[in-house]
Amino acid sequence: MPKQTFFNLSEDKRNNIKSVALDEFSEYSFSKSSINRIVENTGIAKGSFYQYFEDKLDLYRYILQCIAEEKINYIQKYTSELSSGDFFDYLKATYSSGIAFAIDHPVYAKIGIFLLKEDERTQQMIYGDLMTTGENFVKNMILEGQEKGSIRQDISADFIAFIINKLNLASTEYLKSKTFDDDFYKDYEEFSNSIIDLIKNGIKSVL
Amino acid sequence: MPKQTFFNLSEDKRNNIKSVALDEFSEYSFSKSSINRIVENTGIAKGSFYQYFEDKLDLYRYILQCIAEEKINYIQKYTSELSSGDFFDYLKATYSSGIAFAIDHPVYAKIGIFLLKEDERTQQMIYGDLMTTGENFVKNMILEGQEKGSIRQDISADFIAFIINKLNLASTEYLKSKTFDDDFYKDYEEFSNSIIDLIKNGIKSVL
DNA sequence: TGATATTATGACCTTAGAGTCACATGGAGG
DNA sequence: CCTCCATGTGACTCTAAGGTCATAATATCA
Repeated sequence: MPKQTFFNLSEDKRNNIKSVALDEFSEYSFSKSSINRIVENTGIAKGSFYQYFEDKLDLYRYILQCIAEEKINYIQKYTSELSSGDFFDYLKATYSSGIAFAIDHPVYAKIGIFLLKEDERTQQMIYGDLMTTGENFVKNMILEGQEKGSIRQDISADFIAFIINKLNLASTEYLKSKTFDDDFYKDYEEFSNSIIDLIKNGIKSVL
Repeated sequence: MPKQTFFNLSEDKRNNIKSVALDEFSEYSFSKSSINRIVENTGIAKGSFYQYFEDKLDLYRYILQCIAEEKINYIQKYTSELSSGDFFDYLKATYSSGIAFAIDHPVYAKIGIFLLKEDERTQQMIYGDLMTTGENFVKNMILEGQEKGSIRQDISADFIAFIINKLNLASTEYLKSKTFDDDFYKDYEEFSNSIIDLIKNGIKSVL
């Protein structure tokens, strides 16, 4: 957590630091990002930086936390409207809102991609235990779906959860390099339909 | 390319260097890998290293090339037996032989994962243009399949090729963390069947 | 205004990386 | 035995990183 000093700062200053940090972490992976650059771009002295944050990781975790809060709010707006309880409906809502979020916040998306591409050691360092809550959540939904019979049981839930998360990353990465008017997909709705369709018809029970 | 000096070396010395380099690059990404460590582990002097290679990238590219050659030979053994010309048969052969290769050569697999996780800048630096030959190859096969009607045409070939490559990476990464006797999959054949099945039933034409 | 607590500063430290270079070593041919 | 050239060497440079610290500036309040 940032030090109290950081929160005592004026909103302008805090926002400036956050904005510069976002730019830095969206351009460079955690290890390649540089406090020197951040300090230079904010215009604050290096010593000041260390009055605000314990170290580079402290700042990075704080930035991730800010993004996560925004994203959770964003996705909940979509998923809270659902009532069917169907796994695929829920997955699709999560997916398309996740993509919408990434499109709305390309800088956040880039940071997410960097994070998911980090090697194990670095990921472990960044979020000690509390990670994979997302993955576990998906896994539990899959297990439930398998019990109910809406998802085939001859593939391990573990593996499906893993694949779904990877596809999510892949989608974000793919979209990053595309503009929507130059390609097949007219909007992200259509795009997320495609991918959910791919998952669904690949893993649903054959009735 | 390594300098002539390197190829003048005794086979023992060359193999030693290659072996140490393989270990280094399978443990660290390109940027985190260290010539100092490599030099220390080989027992050669740092000056000698630069008699053999232009720089770190030169060594890295050489190692990748060695791996690629082995892998191509390996996969061709499987795919050359095929005669059906069916996209999915071919894909499955590529897939399962790719997985078999990764299991046979875990060190190579780790290097491959690191490589595919590099950011764009680094990837661009590593293999200037000649990259994505794999991806393009898959894409052309998909386009062909779409013309013939064996693959649905309402998803862009670009995207499918991208997804297939990502799934390939995901599989390798997933397998890395699993031992085969503690989990659902008894052998990699079954595993690659699952994933091809997932792709196939997701993208094949509904006849 | 003067005393005290908070914040700001940048020169400086340590560490580690890639890459260099003047010099040492050793074997092959005259 | 001596010369010559390929090979071997490690101390060295340069650069850039993260992080520290004594000191200066500023704000707070009596």
